[in-house]
Amino acid sequence: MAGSVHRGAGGGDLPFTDPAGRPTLRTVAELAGVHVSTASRVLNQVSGPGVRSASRTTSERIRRIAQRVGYSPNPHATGLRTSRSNLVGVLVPRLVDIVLATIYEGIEEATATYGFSTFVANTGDDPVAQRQRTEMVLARRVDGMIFGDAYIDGGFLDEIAGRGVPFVLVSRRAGAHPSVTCDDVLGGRLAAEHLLGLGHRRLAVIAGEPYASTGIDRTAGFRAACAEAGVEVPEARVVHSGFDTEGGRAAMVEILAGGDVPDAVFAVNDFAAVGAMGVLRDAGLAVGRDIGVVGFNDVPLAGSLPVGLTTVRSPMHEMGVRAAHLLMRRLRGEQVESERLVPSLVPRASTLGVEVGWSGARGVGPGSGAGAPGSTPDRPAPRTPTPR
Amino acid sequence: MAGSVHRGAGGGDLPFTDPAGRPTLRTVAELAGVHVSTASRVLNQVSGPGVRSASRTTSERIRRIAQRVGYSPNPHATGLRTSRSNLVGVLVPRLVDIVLATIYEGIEEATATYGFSTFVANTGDDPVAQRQRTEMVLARRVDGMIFGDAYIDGGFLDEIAGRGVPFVLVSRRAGAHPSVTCDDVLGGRLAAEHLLGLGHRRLAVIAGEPYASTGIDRTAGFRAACAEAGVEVPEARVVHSGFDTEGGRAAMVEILAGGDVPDAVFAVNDFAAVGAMGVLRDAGLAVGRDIGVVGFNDVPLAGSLPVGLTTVRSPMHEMGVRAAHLLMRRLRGEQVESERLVPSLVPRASTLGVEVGWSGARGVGPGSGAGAPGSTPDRPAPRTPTPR
DNA sequence: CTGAAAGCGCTTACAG
DNA sequence: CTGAAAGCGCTTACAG
Repeated sequence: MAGSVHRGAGGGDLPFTDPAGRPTLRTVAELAGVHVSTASRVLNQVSGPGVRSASRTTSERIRRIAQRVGYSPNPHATGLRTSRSNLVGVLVPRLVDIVLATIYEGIEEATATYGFSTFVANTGDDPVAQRQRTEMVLARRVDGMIFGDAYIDGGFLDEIAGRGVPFVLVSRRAGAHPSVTCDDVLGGRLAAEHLLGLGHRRLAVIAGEPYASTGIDRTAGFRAACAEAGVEVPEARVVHSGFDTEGGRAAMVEILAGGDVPDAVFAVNDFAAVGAMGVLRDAGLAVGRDIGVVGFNDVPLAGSLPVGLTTVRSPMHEMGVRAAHLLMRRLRGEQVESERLVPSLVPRASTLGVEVGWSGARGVGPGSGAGAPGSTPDRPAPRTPTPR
Repeated sequence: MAGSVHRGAGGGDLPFTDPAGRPTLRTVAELAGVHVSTASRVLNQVSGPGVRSASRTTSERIRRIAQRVGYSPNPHATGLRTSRSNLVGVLVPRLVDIVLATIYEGIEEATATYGFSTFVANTGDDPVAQRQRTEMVLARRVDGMIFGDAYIDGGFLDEIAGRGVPFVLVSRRAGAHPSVTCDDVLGGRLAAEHLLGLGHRRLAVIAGEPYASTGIDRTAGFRAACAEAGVEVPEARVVHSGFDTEGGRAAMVEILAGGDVPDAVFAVNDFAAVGAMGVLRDAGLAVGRDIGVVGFNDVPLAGSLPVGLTTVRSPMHEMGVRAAHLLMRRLRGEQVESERLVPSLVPRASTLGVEVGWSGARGVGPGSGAGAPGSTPDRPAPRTPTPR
């Protein structure tokens, strides 16, 4: 079967194919009447004007034949010979998290333009899985790695760096390792300034996992901006959480259990915000009227929710693309610098209709009304606008 | 650097490492004082009781040393020699669709138990990308493929099958190619029976892409159950759509534009349902009170929405796992059969509070109340319960 | 029970 | 401009 199914586009059985019937370099060379080394040189030639690895006619013949038989080099042979695989390993907490999936799409897209393929693995933010999956990926002889699941302390990453594996981080930073992140401190500030501007003073934070720089920095930025405005966010109203809806639910329950209902909540992740909204609904609080909620990332769904979610948009796809480019530069041996991309606030109904010291913030910032197709129309004007 | 960073766990530089300083089979053999062929035989030996490829003491010594130096076989060398890569290629429409991401997690998890790694690629359901990504994956010499983006006509897949590439389908079926799907016809029926049982008669369907068996079968099952109950679903109220929130929005707008407001809508995908809910909200219709909405898949978010979404749960993760097992069996040369997994209805607030001929459906089916942590509490009893 | 050889499909100095 | 050789790290009959 193998010998009969894989044929060149030219039809007919080919000489010197591999066991699966695919054409090899030898197939091309033989058909062109040249030595395989000549075929190799021609096919790998950087198409510069000055350099030539064979006469024009020979080169053209080889290329034509390669094309006709559908030659594609065996990556195992190439990899064995060159000890380069054109493979990168990507570790993420979970691909079902749309934030990471979007980042990964950017990585995949950008690495493909360099002729690289990617292995992705989920680690669930579990240190044991991180080690195990990293070893598995390394055993595949990837040329480099991108970690989307860094712990802020970075002990494991130091170790990997010590073994000489080139890598970059994405989404989360750790130590001095090169990373591409959102400016999370700024993002937290944007959320705080928005809520403060609307007159909120009793604020709570659903802060994410304590080991992730995203949650840490967003929370820090939020609290810093509050402090500058003379507003304190007490420890009891800053609770850690998973980044998913369930995490948001649990955190919101804990905050409400404090007995002390905030007038607005900042969740460092949209899905956590959705979970929080569910709890608030069950508690009889109308989000966007009785209480404000701000999320982070601006996932596509945020604007389509029954109550549109005000959120801080982070350039997820772009982060993935940039991380891929950064890794490619590292693989070329260049010295690289970390990059921090700028977030922006997207105001929607979950904060714009709340009846606390409203200050005309409506329409402020990008995306407020004319935003994405999924954006939420503004609510009717709140009843008691009280300009600052 | 290379020579100094990669060392065995035993410390010290190793002899006969690869260019990156990793131990090779030769490293192990040399250290054990045997020929590399002996080391290879021992390390690859299926640990059966009868068969031995070396004396006990020799075997143990080789294994101990391999372990100590952290030997892992070079997959390029193994692949070149055996023409097997232990790699599978996975094509999906989009990994940012949590449905596909969940399926992929199942695939990845299950293939890993066989020592396989996976390449995933997004095709965006674009036929050109499908071809291009398939060729790219095949050029990596995968042993088999899993397609999550099959078109119902399956022309492209027939071609791939004709080239002798072993593959299975997941999520969507096509032609006679082996597939693991949800019983989508049954799922559509469950949705219809639920709505009919609640007294709904003016039904609409957001049917998904016309080339995807998921949407086709769910719609067919829905309409068949309606027909059997003597309820007609006119063509004008069955509209195709993308599977995302934006697709659901567009479809709902189109349905409403018909001038003829349904009393319930079945969307073949939860995210499309969320998009539809957004449009209904904007149109001043209260979902779960003025109009019923049913989705499909039961993504984690469904139960956390401000109005909990009634939906048909499909075993997404399980589908991925089964598809992986099915492919592995194909790779062993076994004859395989398609599998169809059973869906179940999860009633929530988006249908349980609607004021049309209510029939005591509350509490029917699994997951109605005691469901996931994210499930939505039932609404207060509707005002005019009218048993069938 | 173990070794020696051949060869998988490439690339890369090195000759000529 | 082109060929010939060596070798990447394995596995697998084949001897002995």
